[in-house]
Amino acid sequence: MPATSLDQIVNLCKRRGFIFPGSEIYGGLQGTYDYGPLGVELKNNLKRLWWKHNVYERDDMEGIETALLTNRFVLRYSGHEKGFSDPLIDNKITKKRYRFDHLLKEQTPEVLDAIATSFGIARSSDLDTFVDALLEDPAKAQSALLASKVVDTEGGKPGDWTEPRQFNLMFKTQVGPVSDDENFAYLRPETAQGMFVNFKNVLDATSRKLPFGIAQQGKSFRNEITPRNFIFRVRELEQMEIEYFVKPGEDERVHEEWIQDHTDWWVNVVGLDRNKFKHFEHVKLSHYSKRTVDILYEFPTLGFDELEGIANRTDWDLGSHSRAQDTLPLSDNTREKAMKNEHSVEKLTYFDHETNKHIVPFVIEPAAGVDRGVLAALCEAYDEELLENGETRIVLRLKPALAPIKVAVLPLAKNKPDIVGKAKEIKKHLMGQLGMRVVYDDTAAIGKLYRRQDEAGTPFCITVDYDTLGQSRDGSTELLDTVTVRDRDTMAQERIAIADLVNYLRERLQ
RNA sequence: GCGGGAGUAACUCAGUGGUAGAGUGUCACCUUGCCAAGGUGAAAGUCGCGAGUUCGAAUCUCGUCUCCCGCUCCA
Repeated sequence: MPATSLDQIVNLCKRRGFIFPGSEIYGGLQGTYDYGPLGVELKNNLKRLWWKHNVYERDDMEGIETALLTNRFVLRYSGHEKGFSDPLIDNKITKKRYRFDHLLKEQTPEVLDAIATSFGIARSSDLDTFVDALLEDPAKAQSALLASKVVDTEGGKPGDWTEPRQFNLMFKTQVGPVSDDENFAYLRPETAQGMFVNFKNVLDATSRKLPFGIAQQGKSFRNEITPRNFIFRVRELEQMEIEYFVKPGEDERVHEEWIQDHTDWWVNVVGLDRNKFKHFEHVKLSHYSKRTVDILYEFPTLGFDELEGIANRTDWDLGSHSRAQDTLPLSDNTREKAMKNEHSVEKLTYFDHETNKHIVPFVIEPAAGVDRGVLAALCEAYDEELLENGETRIVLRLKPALAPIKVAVLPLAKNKPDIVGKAKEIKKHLMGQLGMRVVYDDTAAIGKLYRRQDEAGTPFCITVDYDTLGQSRDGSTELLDTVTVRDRDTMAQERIAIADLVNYLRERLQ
């Protein structure tokens, strides 16, 4: 039986050491989690598989790792400083919360005029500008709203409004010894900007031709209003992102290719069930996007939710971060909406030798959440199996490549020094030959040791017994230097010669 | 941030004003002939935190933090 609720996963994670709440002994810190001994292995495995698929197995990809602390101008011109915050307001009567700009959009022109008059400004035809002006003085805006009888859009109830407030989702931090308003940097809200800012560096250092991509894995930070659902929505998260640069015009076809390729990766490599996937086509697009498709996975409790988003970011980012924008061949949307860049010292263009022209590449961005991937892998692998004896066995049926521990070597009896010695010797040998995580455990009876490894998702358990030492009951030495190998999923055992172990395991752990 | 629910051992939970509990797990020793075996023993709790009421608070009151559900948000 698969997991029916997230709680089952949360409990297993805590009990077995996959994931713990952050800063737990001081009461925790909302939206942060720590990865434990098994969790860090699982997460690293997932990241390694992603890197292998997207960087090593392609001939058009470079990997980078950029700083988490980010110059504020990067986030200004990317549009985050303005767009990555939401103005919110609460109705104290109905207890509903609204996006301030959405609320105003619902009001009649007469009401808006009344607000403007009461606030003491002329109403701008551009709602965003009007909203910005009101947010300058929240207290005054609150009075203006109350005076002009702004109604709650749901049911037309009267509003008793709080002050509208900006919730900026980016973390600021002080840089250098002097603390003042100008001396700060942002913790990056996405890894993506690191790739755009380094576009020229990578291009110059590698002599890449379009199309090519830049890949990065790493932490990002978002001051979510409501972190929720275990590691699904957190304030400190890890991303695996690609910015894939193409000639304008090729973007739509390539976009489609990435959607297929990455959906297949989650299914074939991570082992998620294809029937639990959906693609979600964004209707409302963000300022930079031409088209965005989310890859949704069906989590227990949560239902279908985003595992990865694949966006066509057009030439927005390179265009926005470029100096001398007037001289660039930008798309209409970017030329119209991008902020005039007065700080960048670089032209982010690509010289096309075929046409002898500078172009600004379009970008396809597959952006996946590492933590969400770990969660999905755990949910998919979790199985409560009812055994014939009526007991329940919890087993994590992880793909061997993802499993935190690949092999456990166990002595049938821990009070027989020969058996223990042989088991430890085999453990050391396998570790050396396979270069993977192999453990030795003798702290319980053999049955319990098996169950423990089942919960950790260890694909194979090797047991050293009397036969291994040539001490079979019938006096034969036929099984000398052989061990049993137990399969996690079937619980079936096979007798294998120690000499054949490395090859046997290597074949099955790919 | 608002509304609802919750927080007691590592996990699951009992305990409604009078000595802090159970099962599982963990550890040690004994035992061990393959699927959470048995025996003996042990460790482990600021009862989320802080105030208040009371002779006395896990229990009542207030505040606060964290988690779950809903609202909001999710480029």
